Amino acid sequence: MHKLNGKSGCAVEVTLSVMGGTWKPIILFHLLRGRMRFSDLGRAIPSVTQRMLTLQLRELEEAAIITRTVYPEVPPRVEYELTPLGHSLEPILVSMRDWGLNYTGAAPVAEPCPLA
Amino acid sequence: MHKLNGKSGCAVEVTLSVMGGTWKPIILFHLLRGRMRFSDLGRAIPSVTQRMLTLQLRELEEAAIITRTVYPEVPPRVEYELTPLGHSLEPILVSMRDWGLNYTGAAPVAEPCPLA
DNA sequence: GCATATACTTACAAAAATGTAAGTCATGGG
DNA sequence: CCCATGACTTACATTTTTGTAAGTATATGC
Repeated sequence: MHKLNGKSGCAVEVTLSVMGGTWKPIILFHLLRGRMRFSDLGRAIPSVTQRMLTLQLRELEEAAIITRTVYPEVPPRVEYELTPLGHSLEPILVSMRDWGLNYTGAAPVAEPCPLA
Repeated sequence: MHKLNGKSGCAVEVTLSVMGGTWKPIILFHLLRGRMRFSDLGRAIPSVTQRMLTLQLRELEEAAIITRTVYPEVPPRVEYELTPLGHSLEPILVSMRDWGLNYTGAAPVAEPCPLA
């Protein structure tokens, strides 16, 4: 045997299944400040590609963490916004930001990112 | 162009670079309760393989999030423990657990995992 | 009537993560 | 002598994730 036992799945794993991965926490963190359109998110997260952004947004939408609103204009406009469930992730996202700020030296001051 | 712009790296990304991924948050969460040996962690996280557990523990050690102590016995015994830096991740891990508990219905009651 | 803008989608390719299974090491016990 | 134990390591295969680049749609302005 190489797995060490049978099954479980603790609460942390549940959370990770919803907001885990490379992009989701970052996307959600930016959305804490309010609705954003696709291109805004892309600009806020320079390292993400269109494809990844689309894929991750779709998954978050399926999980009911965000909503997607299409405005039937030309050129199209699509806005993404946290649902209440999505907003309930705020404590996690904020503590992640705080830890990162501390780790990089700074006191939890203002905006390298949304939210001072 | 397919990336949407140039560069950044916000505080959340920094945190993810240290404790992101499928296994690290779970490992760290279990270690919140105190030192554990390799086989204990394996039992606590049934879905992880020996190989993944070793790899992730090594990375956490390199990041100075945990310490690794080898007791020169036969058969060998190795214990892992959070450093102070590792302990500083507690707020993140605890809020992740809380969210998972809520999401799965329960009120934040007792131990599906370490920490009630 | 042609380019422009936005928010994608699609096909293909490369890279990264993870799994599987076997082997290693040292010693005490039978 | 042989086996068991605990914590690995190694080689290889598979799966999953991510990237690249091109294509789509449609109304508007030039």
